[in-house]
Amino acid sequence: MNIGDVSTRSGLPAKTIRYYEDIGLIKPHRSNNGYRCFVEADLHKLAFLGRARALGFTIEECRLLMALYEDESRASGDVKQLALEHLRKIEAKIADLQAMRETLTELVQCCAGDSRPDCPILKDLAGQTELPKQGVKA
Amino acid sequence: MNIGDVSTRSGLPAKTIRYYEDIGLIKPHRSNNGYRCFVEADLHKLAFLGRARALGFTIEECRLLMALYEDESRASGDVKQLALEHLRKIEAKIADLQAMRETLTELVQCCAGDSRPDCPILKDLAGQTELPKQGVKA
DNA sequence: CTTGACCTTCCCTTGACTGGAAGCCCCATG
DNA sequence: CATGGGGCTTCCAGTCAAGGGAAGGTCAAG
Repeated sequence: MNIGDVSTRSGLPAKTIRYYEDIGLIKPHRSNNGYRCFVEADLHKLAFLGRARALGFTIEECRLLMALYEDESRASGDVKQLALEHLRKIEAKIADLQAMRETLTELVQCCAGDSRPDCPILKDLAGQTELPKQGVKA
Repeated sequence: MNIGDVSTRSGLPAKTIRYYEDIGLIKPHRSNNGYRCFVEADLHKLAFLGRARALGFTIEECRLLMALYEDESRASGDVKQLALEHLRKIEAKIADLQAMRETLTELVQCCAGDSRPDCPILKDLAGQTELPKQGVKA
């Protein structure tokens, strides 16, 4: 299989597949003409990576997950711990974003949004807040 | 005011303040010794930027917001539109993360997390899913 | 005079790719 | 046999919003 086929079948861009080789996540063979030559196992790994990335795992976490996957004597507890840590990070991000959403929603509701210059959103950003609740979140 | 004071008072790292000057968001004067010399207006702008960034606006959005802030004849509708677009993006991100959270939570719940190698999380990532609901999200 | 804190510029690194240029390789058509 | 097009290769640069650190100038205190 050439990279184009693998790209189609895995859903990953060819660029991304080359990048994954660069950073040592996969090691496809080469044909005589220098083309990368993928076997089913490579495709399988790429699919694994694609799914892990879609779940938000970082590349380094993916590397660990792959190592665990290939280690027949792994402890499922190690995998679970990795997944739990990742879950915590995701939940923290969600909380951050929800806080932003709340503040923004309030501000948007307070703004007339017409052709007049008076704007509570800008006032808030400038620190001349008219809303009692709003605080800066570093 | 030197950069250290401004950093303390604005809560932004000195590096960030220099960066903001680099990209033209602020234009502090210089003292004879070459040190940046900030006035209250600069501090004010930096606080504005800090708050806008804390709400997740990109640097370019901040640039627009600052321009609107400084434009006495702005229409609050323009500000509101910017904020609304940003709000949409935040909501989209939250939705993505929530989908990840759901999938991960399920997977974590299915995993015994002990010393045995059998692991539904890895199975799912490998595409040998045991959960009927799980699908790959590009 | 020296020490230490503060400031300057400059360049490199981050994460996870993406874009583009320059140049092979291979197959099919004229 | 030339040529055209698509696919493949490598390498370099850019993204976003800074952060790290080196090399060196400045200033106030002791």
